[in-house]
Amino acid sequence: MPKETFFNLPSEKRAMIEEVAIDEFAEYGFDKASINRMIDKCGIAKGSFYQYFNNKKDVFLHTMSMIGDKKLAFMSPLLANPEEHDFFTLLREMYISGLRFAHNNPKLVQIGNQVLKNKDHPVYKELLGGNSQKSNDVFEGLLKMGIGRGEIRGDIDTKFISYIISSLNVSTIEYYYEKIKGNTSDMTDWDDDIMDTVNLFIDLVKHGISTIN
Amino acid sequence: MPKETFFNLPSEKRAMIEEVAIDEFAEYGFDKASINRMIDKCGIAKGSFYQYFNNKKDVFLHTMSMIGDKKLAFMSPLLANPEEHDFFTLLREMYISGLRFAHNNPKLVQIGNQVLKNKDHPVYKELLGGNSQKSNDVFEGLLKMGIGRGEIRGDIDTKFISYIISSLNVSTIEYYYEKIKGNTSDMTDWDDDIMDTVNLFIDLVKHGISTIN
Amino acid sequence: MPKETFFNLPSEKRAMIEEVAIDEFAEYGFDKASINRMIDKCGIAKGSFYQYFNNKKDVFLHTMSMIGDKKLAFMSPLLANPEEHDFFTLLREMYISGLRFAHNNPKLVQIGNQVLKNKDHPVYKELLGGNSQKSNDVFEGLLKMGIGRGEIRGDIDTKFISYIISSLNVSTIEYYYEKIKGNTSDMTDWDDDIMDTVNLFIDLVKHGISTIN
Amino acid sequence: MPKETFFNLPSEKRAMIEEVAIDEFAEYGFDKASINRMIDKCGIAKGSFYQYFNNKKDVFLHTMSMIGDKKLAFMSPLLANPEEHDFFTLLREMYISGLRFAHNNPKLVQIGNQVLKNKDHPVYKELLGGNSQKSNDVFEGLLKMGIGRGEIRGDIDTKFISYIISSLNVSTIEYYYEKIKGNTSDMTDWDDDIMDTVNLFIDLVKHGISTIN
DNA sequence: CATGAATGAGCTTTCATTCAT
DNA sequence: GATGAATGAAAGCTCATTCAT
Repeated sequence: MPKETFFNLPSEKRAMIEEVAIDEFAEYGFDKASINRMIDKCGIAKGSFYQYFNNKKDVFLHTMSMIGDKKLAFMSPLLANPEEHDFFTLLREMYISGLRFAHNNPKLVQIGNQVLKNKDHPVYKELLGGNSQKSNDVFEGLLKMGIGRGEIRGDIDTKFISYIISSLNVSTIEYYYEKIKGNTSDMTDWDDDIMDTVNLFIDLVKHGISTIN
Repeated sequence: MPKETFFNLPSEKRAMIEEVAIDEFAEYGFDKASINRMIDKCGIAKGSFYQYFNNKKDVFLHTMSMIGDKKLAFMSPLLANPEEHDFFTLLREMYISGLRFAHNNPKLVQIGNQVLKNKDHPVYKELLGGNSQKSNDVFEGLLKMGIGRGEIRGDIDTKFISYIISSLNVSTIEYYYEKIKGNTSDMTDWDDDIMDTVNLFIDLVKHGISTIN
Repeated sequence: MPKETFFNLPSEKRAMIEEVAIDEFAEYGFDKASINRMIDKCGIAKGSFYQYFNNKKDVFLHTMSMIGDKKLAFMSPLLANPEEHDFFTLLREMYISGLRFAHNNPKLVQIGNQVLKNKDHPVYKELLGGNSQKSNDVFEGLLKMGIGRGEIRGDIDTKFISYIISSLNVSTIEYYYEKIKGNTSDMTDWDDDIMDTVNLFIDLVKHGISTIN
Repeated sequence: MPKETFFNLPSEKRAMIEEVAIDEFAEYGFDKASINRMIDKCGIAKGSFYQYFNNKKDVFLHTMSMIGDKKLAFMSPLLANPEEHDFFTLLREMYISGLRFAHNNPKLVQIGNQVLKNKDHPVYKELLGGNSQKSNDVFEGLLKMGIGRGEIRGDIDTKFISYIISSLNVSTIEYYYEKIKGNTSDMTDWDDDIMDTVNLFIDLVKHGISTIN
């Protein structure tokens, strides 16, 4: 956790530092991110940096937590009343929201993805313990709720299914990312494409795990 | 490519070096892998190392190529006569083989996966150009063959589907990895588990893309 | 250019580092100069060195620029009012000043000479572009001024003559160097010797290119 | 000196190795010349190389001695009967021969020049002691002979004058080298140019040191 | 006389972190 | 709360030379 000094900073300065950290981690990942580069971009002294944060890991964890907050804020309307929709509707909305969030916050997603991919990294491990398994957990919670309501078969391995659903989410985002790179053209088409794909997957999953066949 | 010197080495020594390289890359990935550590583990002089390999990339590429060879040898019986089986049978067999290979060669798979996940890395890019996109390509080839034979719907985005199938393959392997870690217990159960899961997925995919609904 | 850090250093320390750099480059030239040796002589940490300079080239260029400054300060009275003297007087004064400078700053001249001699070296090329061709250029400028004033024949190849004059300058300095090495004796003799020789050469050149025969 | 084994080699092989050494030293100079590169170019084993030569210096010294021999063979007709011509005629012929030799053996001259320029280098120092001061010595001998015959003033510093004459020779060659680079055009013009320049210098020198004014 | 693997000191450069002011 | 100089371990890589076969 950042030190008190960091939170005592004028909020503009704090925001600037956070933004620089986001840029750095998005471009280089944790290992290759350079604190020297960050303080240069920030225009602050190295000593100051270490009066805000304990070490590199500290900045990173703070950055990750910000990302989590932002994503949660983005997704929370969806998850506010999960009982209002059936599992598959929710799932569909979450995929779409995820894609939209990625579209609007590419850097944040980039950082997040690196975490999901490097689960063996000491720093990343630390995160997975407390923080970022969230995604899986949310899906698993929804799955169980669906089972409870009788929408979903009770004999499935919820851990595995939620893992897969989560992975597919990431894969789908990545696939569209690469497709889009350099493609600044029509966003309406893009949206349509997404919808089709998402619908396809919802159908797939529905067929596999719903009680209604 | 390693230098001649390397291939002239007594095969025991060569194997030892290769094994050390595999361990190192599996544990640290390309960037964090340390040549100093490797030569310490090997008990050879730094100069010797650089008489075997041109540079770090060289060792890494050699290691990757060994992995490719091993995997190919493992999978080739499957792909020898692809026309003998329908797409979904083949897919099933490939998933199973992949899981078995991963089970028998955990470190190799770990290295391989890092490649698949870090497509932006210069060294990994080099690989993807000539070599490692194979996985996607193989799936796409099979998909097209299936379409040709009328087993699979002709209106699917083969690139995307093969990307997803490939990702699912990796995710599945990873999932079981984490589950198994430290769990040296009954392998029969594990095998059964795999079969069930794979069958489930084949069904999912079949429902989504086969012509028979 | 050295980093700010370097110029913030207490001037004693800065001077000490500059002196060590001069010694090193004078003794070994750019390629063989060792940063390890420099920091050992300085008694500073390797990291510190790289907080003062960006790289080896940086120290070298800074050293060269110091030499340029010193030489300019030494020579500038001469070149302040070139129109007050005729070409041959100027030339005579410059030879003498050059010899005096060399006599007072042997190491600096040594470094400078290596540059003039290694025009093919990448680092030296960089210098020649902006900085060190000066010597030739100055002579060529003076030659052209002399031609304009009718002191010098208009049909000479100014480029070649200035090249030769420049080379002779260097050769003369070198010759006296070797003669003097270890010879700490009478400097009056030495001065007389110089005068005679310089006068001889001025006569030679005068005969070759002046309009008055 | 190369070992006996080198001279026992079939002369073709020996010549090939010598040629490779010339190429290497011409391109890189002594310090940057790489024995690894040489044996690669030669296609011989590293061990063999060290059975022909004691070390890097050994190859270099042998190469230099070959150059000396070649140059001597080229110049010797000139110096065979020095008493037949007056000093200035001889000097003129030597300048011209020097330029021709340089024109025909650019690599050899390149190596030779590096030596003349780096008199401080340990290896080069070794040479200057026994071998390569030749050039100066020859000129000094001729000067003294000229003085003896009454062609040249007796009050000149023969050491210095011969040093200067020698330097001018090198400078002239260099100047034309750079001028010619990439200029594959008419060689007749080039020859004429040389003659003019050489004649100019002979005149200069004659005016300066001859007894006839 | 040929071979080529082994060696290790040396190189330049990067980096997170500390600490006195 | 701000500053920035100091630190040194670690990185990848090169090279002339030796020596057992």
